[in-house]
Amino acid sequence: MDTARRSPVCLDLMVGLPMVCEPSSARCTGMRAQADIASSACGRATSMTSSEANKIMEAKFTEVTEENRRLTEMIGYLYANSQNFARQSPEGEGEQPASTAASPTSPVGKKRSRESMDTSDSGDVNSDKKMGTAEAEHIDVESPLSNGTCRRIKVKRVCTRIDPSDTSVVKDGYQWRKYGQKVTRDNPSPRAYFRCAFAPSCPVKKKVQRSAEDSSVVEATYEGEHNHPRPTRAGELPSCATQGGGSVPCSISINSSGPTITLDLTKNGGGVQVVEAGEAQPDLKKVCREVASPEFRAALVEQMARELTGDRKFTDALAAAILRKLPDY
DNA sequence: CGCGTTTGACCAGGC
DNA sequence: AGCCTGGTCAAACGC
Repeated sequence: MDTARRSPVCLDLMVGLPMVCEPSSARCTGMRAQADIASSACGRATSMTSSEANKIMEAKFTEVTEENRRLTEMIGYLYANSQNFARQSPEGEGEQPASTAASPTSPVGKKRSRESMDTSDSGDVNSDKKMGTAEAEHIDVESPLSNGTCRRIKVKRVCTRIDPSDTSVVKDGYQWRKYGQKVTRDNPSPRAYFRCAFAPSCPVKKKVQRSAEDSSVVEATYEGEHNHPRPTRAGELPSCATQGGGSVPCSISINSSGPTITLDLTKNGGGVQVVEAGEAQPDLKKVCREVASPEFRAALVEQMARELTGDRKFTDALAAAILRKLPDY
């Protein structure tokens, strides 16, 4: 499996984090199994014959092998999920829980409900801003259907400050085709209407209009969800995976439990991946910079070593592993 | 010639 | 019923 191959596994040290170990967690059971091996090896070595010990060790080994197999699958699955999320999550913008309030500037559902308004497909409205700073709000708008039910349409409103001389539309990584322009009553600037041009069946629409108060601010409203992956662009890199000229194997993804910082040290010859989950949403760019610094990595390695050497279970498991490698006297 | 943009006309909902 | 407005269509146009 590709995801498993690309996932340099991995020793989850949970550095400095009170992560909860579920009893069913393969990650934890794997470590516990190793500890069991250690205790078995150390505790029984003096009271049983070497053949009995070998049988027990073989049974344990089989058990741990199975655990490791499940662990590998789980990590591959988690890795794939994190990659998907990182690809879909725009940079500098966290997923916000969508409210159910209707957008004051997006009267979706007011007009006729056409076939093209069917936006209940999978996907999302994630579209990043490639210039300036953007404020985004996610809104779920209920669009009434002819049969009396309501369809929930994701509406994302983004405000971006641009160079006034820049007449280009908001760049967000998707391909758009303009299909209309209208001067609205409350804004002298014309409103442009765009459809997603990447996939003919993609229902996403986008409205772009300069702010009435500040012409340097462009307000883009996205309606619907893309039913296709984001088009890749040359030079575009997911998250900060290669920040620092590609020498720093760092990636950051965000999930429901908060940001996850993955530092892959395998490229420097190590074999350790640290997964850290925080509760608060940090400044990702700042975190990337910090993670990329040699000081951070040195401190991280030092802390990992401290954690490892201070973990009795780990040292026991290590001792058991060494015992297994020793010739049977 | 093909594709994307422009722009006036048209449609539908709200008042 | 008629007007206003936002949204969409499609022919014309430009590159």
